Amino acid sequence: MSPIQFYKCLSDETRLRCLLLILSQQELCVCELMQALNESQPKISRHLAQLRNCELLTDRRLGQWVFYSINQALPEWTKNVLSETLKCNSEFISDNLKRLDEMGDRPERTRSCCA
Amino acid sequence: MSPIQFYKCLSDETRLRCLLLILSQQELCVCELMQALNESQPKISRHLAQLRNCELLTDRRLGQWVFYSINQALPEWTKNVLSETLKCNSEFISDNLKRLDEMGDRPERTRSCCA
DNA sequence: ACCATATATACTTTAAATCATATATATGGA
DNA sequence: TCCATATATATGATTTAAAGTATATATGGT
Repeated sequence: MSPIQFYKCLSDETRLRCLLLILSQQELCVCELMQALNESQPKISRHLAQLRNCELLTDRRLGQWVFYSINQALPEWTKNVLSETLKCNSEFISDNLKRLDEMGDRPERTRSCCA
Repeated sequence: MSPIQFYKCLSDETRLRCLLLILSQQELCVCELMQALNESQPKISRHLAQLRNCELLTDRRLGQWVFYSINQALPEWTKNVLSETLKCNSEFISDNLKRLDEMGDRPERTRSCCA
């Protein structure tokens, strides 16, 4: 993971909000992020695909839904940067979290095999 | 300092190299960064101006030279991100440091009033 | 006052990223 | 099998960022 590739991923508003929301909530699916950010499905999906390709995120399919979470195999320093960013910028995503909480009909998480 | 503005600054290769080199060397002038990165004067100067406008860097003029350093007034989390990045990516700037060391005629630092 | 060096900025062109729209794929249920 | 929901991807248009070249400003020395 080159630092340039990593920071390019963080330099787009949609991607940074998705990353911090996922970090704060463990995992989120596309429709939850659409609601939290109030953005279109293809836009969210495209950015998530990019984060997955760069290996910042991993995904697991659960029925119709695809849940994204932070790739635990990331280098420590990148995980540190992400958590430091979240810790010190909670107001940056507070509106997004509010919209997420207001969302009705959130998809149920089925316990995965190892959790 | 919004996290987006901060990470946009780090997402360009020229700017990230400049920032990490300056962090590792305390302060550097334009001509030293030109040599270290092997890039043109306007290119370096333009990117430094951007980093100064975003308040990541401060500058002091010393005779003909302008020395840039990390703005100590930055929020702690941004300084933490920068030092974590430097600590864990020394190989990213090793070639640049080598070129800097090979540079003859580096401008002399005059002790500033408070140092 | 003149010239050399160092740095900054303006202008134009080029390249890269992002977006909206349309469409394709996958899953689950009737 | 057919339809609804969730997600992914392709395409073309637009916006944004970066680069090169030329020029301007500032300092120091003769």
